[in-house]
Amino acid sequence: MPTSPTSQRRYRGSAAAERKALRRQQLIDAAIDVYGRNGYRHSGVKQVCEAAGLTQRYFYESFSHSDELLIACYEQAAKQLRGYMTAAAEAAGPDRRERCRAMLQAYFRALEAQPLIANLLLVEIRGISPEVDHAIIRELQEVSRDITRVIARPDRQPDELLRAGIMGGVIHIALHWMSTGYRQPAEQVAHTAFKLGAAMLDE
Amino acid sequence: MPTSPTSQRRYRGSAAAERKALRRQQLIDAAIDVYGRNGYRHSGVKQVCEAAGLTQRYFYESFSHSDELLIACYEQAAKQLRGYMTAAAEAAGPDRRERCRAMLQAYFRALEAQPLIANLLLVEIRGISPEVDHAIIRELQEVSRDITRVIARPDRQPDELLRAGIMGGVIHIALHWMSTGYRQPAEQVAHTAFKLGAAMLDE
DNA sequence: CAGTGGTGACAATCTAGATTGTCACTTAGA
DNA sequence: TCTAAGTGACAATCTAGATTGTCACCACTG
Repeated sequence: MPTSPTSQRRYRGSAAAERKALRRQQLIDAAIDVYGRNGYRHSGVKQVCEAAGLTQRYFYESFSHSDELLIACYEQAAKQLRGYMTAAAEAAGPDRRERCRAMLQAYFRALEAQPLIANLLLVEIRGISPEVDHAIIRELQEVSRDITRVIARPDRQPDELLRAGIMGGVIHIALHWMSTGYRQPAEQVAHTAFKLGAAMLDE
Repeated sequence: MPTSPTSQRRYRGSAAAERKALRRQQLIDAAIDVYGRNGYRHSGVKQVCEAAGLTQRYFYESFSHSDELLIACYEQAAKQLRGYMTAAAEAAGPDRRERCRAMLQAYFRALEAQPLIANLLLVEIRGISPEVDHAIIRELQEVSRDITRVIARPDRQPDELLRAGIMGGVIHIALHWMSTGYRQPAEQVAHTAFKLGAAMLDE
């Protein structure tokens, strides 16, 4: 009864660990789509697996329950979004106000370009479980850190509560914009959001 | 087989309609406590009924499913909170900035005084169902209307997106404050929130 | 005080979905 | 080719709750 835990045997060209990692990624990609489209709480393990072209057993191979997959989706999508934002800020030159504007534009443009991901990141993710909530908090702390690094005055530590408030405000602007069908152009929305951000820049 | 739908017979001093209304209110009051304490999604019909001192059949007498009860709880609690805020604003005299400050102080003081209700209004309510989401939107529109009536410049209609952003910002400040154990005094938190509100006052 | 509406305790049913399990078929490697 | 790991389809089981139903007792009205 060897049951070697890490079989070295290759299958369809790749090793066990690679195949497993690939399936995990397939599940995440499929789930981002399914969750963004139907909503997390109306999507079952089965549905995600079908969309990924895998059977349910492979779900339990990589995740112990749905929340874990949701968190993985959230972190992947959020990380990508953060990447867009910091890249835009870097490209905007040294002026803090310009960097702030650029970050906000990148944010709203990305949400508009990927409405399913926007829905997942800002709507579906809410109120699932303490673990998921904690992932959100972690992520917002990352954003907060990015902002401090990229925008805030180096000499002054911005008020934590105020920063939380501004981020919440920007998020609600996005939510309102999304729920009314992305009427205004992203640039205009970013401009409105910038008025809130100004409360920090002026600090 | 008369089965008179509105039996006129009195029981323990009150008529059928009164008794039913009383039970409904008992359920709402108990549910605000239970949902605020354990979280909505970890509380069943059974638990609420036990807390209310009623059996489950009376749940189905007044509500067709849990969401309905949750919405009733939310609306009752939110209406009360709005009442505190507008009353404080009225009492603060004619100056718009002072009225805004007063509203925010009333808001944070109420949340601090009733943490279970705060949890229900700001945390537990999120991401339950489209119906509940709609109730939240209705409620925030009411708040928005109150703000416009009580604070905004009568000559100028404030930007809807900006208003949404400010409310979201205030809510997130409250969330952050709550999740870190109500450290700062309510007045100080209100002062921080006021910096966001200023973005509207200056419009 | 007889009879019916109102009540409480509790059991029975229904349902959706997660989680496990079975089995036939494929592929890699000796 | 042979055999065991890897895979896919699908059935079986488990579980937590909501939802309905039953029945014995209480309170009012005539």
